[in-house]
Amino acid sequence: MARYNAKTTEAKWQAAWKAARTFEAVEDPDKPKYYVLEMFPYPSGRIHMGHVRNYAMGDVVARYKRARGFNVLHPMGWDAFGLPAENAALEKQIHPAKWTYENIANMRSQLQAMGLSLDWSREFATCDVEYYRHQQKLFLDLLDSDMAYRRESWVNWDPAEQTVLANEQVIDGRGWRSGEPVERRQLWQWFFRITAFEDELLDALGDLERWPDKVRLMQANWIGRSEGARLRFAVKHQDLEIEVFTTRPDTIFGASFLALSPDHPETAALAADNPEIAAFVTECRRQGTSEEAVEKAEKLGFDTGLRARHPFSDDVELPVYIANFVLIGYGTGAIFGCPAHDQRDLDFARKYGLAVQPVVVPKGTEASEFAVGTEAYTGPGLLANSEFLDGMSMEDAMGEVARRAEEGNFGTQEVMYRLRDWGVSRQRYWGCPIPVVHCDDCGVVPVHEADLPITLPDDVTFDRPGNPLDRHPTWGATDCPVCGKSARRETDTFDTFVDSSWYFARFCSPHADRPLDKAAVDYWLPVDQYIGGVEHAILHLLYARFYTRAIQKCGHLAVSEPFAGLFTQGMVCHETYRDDDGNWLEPTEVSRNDTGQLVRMDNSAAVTTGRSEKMSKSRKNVIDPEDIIERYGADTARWFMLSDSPPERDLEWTDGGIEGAWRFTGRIWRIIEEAAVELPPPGLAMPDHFGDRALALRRITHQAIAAVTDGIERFQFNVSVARLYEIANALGSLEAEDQSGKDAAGEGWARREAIESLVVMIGPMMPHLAEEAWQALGRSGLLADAPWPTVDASLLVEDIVTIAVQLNGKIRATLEIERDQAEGDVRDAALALDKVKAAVADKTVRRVIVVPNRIVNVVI
RNA sequence: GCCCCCUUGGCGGAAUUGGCAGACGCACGGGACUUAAAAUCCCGAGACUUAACAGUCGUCCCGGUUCGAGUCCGGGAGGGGGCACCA
Repeated sequence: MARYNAKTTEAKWQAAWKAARTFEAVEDPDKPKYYVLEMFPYPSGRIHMGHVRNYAMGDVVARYKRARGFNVLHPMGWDAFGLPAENAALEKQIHPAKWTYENIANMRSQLQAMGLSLDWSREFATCDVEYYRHQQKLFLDLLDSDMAYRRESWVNWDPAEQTVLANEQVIDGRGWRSGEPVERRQLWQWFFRITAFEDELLDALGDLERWPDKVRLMQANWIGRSEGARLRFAVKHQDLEIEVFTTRPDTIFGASFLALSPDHPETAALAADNPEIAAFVTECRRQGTSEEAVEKAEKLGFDTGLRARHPFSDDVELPVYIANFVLIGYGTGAIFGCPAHDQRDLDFARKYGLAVQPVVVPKGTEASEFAVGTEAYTGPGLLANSEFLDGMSMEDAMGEVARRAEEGNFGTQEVMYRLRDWGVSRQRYWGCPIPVVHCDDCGVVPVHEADLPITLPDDVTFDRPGNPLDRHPTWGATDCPVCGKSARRETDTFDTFVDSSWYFARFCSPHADRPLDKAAVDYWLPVDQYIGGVEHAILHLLYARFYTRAIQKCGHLAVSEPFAGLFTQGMVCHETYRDDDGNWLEPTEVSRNDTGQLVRMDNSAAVTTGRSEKMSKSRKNVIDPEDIIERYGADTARWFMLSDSPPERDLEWTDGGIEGAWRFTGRIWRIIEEAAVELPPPGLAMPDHFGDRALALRRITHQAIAAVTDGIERFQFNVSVARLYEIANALGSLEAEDQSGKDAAGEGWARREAIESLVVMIGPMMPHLAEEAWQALGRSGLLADAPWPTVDASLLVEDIVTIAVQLNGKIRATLEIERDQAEGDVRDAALALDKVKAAVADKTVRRVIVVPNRIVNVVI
């Protein structure tokens, strides 16, 4: 009996699939299509366990759907532009293109070693000119239909590196690499008009039934629709009005101040003649641009000296502050503060000694007895201290304030969104060039379509700060497409989220000479099942939803929602290790010494174990999939990824877990080898009769088929795995029993049925082992082309059911009875049980609840 | 700060969605095979009480709804994630 050799077997079947072009998809109008897609990877150089988990799941779906008769599209490519390539260029003096394509080559072979059912003929990288030339064409179309535009916007600017920093690259107000204080700067940037679709993007979430509720909620919150009012406040002794947006117009009589954003135009005007204000604004701009930084920062304000008139009572005047917590990007960039009913406003009011007047009091509380201390009251209640609003509900008061404001022409009811337009400009080299030209006479002009692609220059250096495209000696020089005079190319490149906003569509026709081939796209889209990390729940998925609508308007495709089904998988985690000097250590760098203590392998220094966290290079708690595949094979790695942990939750990597998976592959192989010699040949007609043992096995088999199928359909692969263990256990114990006379009772046939079902069902999870087993069982053709087993529903139900019998809700006995008995009979049988009779004794039975085939509850 | 998620044996988790809590796996203990080990196979196991039969408790905590709650409702604790230039 040959031991199963994962390495040679896996290579053998990978070659067989490739030779047969098994996974190359062709449009076929006669078959139902199914498009499975996992979020394509960034080519960092090596695959990590997160990829293995993601692609193992996708492959289960893809292979399962194939077996169910679908025409499956399952492509793979590379999200290949982005910062890491430039960082590598900076640190390792290697060109981003070279680095990226070398990484792709390496990762491709790693993915191929996983034995995924991918159509490699459709592979592309977003940094391929053949991809981004079409992206440039799409951009020209967006520009044409006014869905792209330019405006000034704020960025984090690192003066030392001469570059824009991401929020995560700003640490305590300083650049992550330079350590220099970061400035906030305004820059002219390109934007996509995602806000034109905000209502549609929000409303359509309701139709995305196969998306997790969690993700839909996150997107809804992100879009952040809120109803409120826009109110204008006149400033006393000035020819000036300040417009605010509020979601709580009902609290207008509780207003005690107005606050302007430091970036508000009026603030700038004030700062121009007041150095103190200018200094305050500069101070505010030290804090980061992220919402988190703004919200967490200590509330700071500067009294401008301006006083605004309360719109409903002339004798009330409101001081106008500039406050660091007012965002310019939301609403009007100015607010009225009602400290009693908003925590931020309250913190601010306490700090600057402003009035705190409650105007909403809980029902049943006297207004005179209701006071606000250190916590704002944001709960429900009735209006008080509010003149004509007194006694109204909050809802009525909001309507009344808006009505009166409209009447008095100083405000309107309004719906506001948190969503902002999508800034797509990046001042970087390694991205898709934005195909426009800056002409002194004609302004910003799109490049002629015939002049596409605008390719990146190869001869760039990263030895100096700033964008290499800006300082390239010749690349930027061109002629204006309109007037022909010399002009300059746009040096901004696209955000990589643009690349990933249509790649799924390009996969339908990856070699088309237009961005999308309509026939192919109409056949394959939408993606039926999209799988990836929850970290993309908002941005990538929202941008892709928007972009699909935007290019739909330009006539490139027919669908408006790109992903009909979405699954977000959990992360892969591992314990973390640090030595006493605080250095992170890789799992391979630590071991247990004689006393069982964790120590560094090189110098025996003590190591402390930290909590399990997402595998990451920075914490060094990574297990390299290549090592695992080398040692155990891809099937074992895939099996472990699918076992135990529910796919949406985090998976804890353990040595024990992978060992267990490895043992199981060996066990399957032993079952197959032992069975192969004694089973009847494949394809025999089903016998007319089965003995008890054969019938019992068939029941197990068909119950397992039903459960495994259900598990895959519901994305509970861990449950499917458990059921596969059960059928393997059943076959194992059958092995041990006496087998004489089995053929007469149809046992051989039932055993073949069980084993073949097991093999077909592990196929999506451990495809190489399954192919090898299929062959060993005497089957011809590829298992990858074999149909999924069908369930005989009559074998799912047992004739005798065990019913739990409760007394006052506590289980006291069980009852074996034929299934589907009349309720009265079940009730009588339960009451006739000794235990029940003893408990009831002379008491009266008040009630008996019978749940068919499940439970009887006797209430006494 | 705001928003979201999670919490079941020593561990990962299951529970047909309100009906026998702990399937399946890991780790552990005992046994078989072996000269021995590895591998493999078999058996055991939530906690507490008991010699045993058996009983009590038990799904983060407190309360509620219900004949019946891991599951529904209210309140609380702990852990984690996201917050617009990482991808």
